Amino acid sequence: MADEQLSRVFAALADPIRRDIVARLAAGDAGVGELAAPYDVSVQAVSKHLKVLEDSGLVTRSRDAQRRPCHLEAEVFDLMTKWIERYRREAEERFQRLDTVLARMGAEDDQQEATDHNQEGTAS
Amino acid sequence: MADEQLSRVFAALADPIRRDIVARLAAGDAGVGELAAPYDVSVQAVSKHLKVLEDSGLVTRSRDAQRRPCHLEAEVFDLMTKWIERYRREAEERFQRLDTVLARMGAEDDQQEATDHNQEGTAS
DNA sequence: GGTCTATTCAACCTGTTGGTTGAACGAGGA
DNA sequence: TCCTCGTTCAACCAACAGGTTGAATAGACC
Repeated sequence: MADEQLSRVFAALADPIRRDIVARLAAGDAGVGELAAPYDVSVQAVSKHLKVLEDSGLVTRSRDAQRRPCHLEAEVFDLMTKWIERYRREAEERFQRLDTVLARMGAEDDQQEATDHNQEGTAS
Repeated sequence: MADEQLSRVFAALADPIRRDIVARLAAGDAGVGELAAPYDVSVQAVSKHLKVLEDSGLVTRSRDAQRRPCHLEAEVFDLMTKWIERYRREAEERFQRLDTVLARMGAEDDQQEATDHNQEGTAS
């Protein structure tokens, strides 16, 4: 399922070190050693982080002698943004509908007070 | 720091049940019981999930008698999309620059290498 | 071959997560 | 008052995540 990858991508980005690594890879490919340098954790720990990022599909790696350069696969971002945008849009549409209903109710209240019109059923 | 909340939001959405809950809240507010019904986990487990979503800022809750209706705060999505878009854009610009460089290199190759090679894309 | 560098594997420790059950709380309804 | 409903709290548990250290692998250089 794509749901599975979505979970892995969100989980991968939930860690600040991994987000930082992604940010740095956006500026250019790099090896494990280079990526590990800025942090005060061991190289092995960073290697684990990179494995998580790789399993999520966010980074791919190639061989260059004994180096394993890491490359950011930015298209994977689309998985998230599509999910997010879908529900954000849905929530906003609902919000606007609610706004419209409230506005109409307000307007009808005004009319009712002014002209004493008739009843207002109002759906659920 | 905002970094802290970013971690919490990504972590919150890394769980499929929590993503599903968010999806359902996008369609309208609901109480814990309603939200728990579709899953075969206990109500207490769902209550914990909601606490995670609440701590991330994605969900707020009010009181209505003994109910605690949950409401989706869709603006929090912006935190993520801003982060994502920033680095996606950065990666894409780099990709385009690389494309340009490669195209130019190809053209210069065709013309025989009359010039030296000084740049290797090692930005700080 | 020996050695240096870059990276991974394996074992281990600790704190967190996601789940369980059972009890408690808070507000309506009989 | 007592009862029920919706929700949370507390204790517990298995699994996982993020970190460590030490040993192993794989190329490059002498």
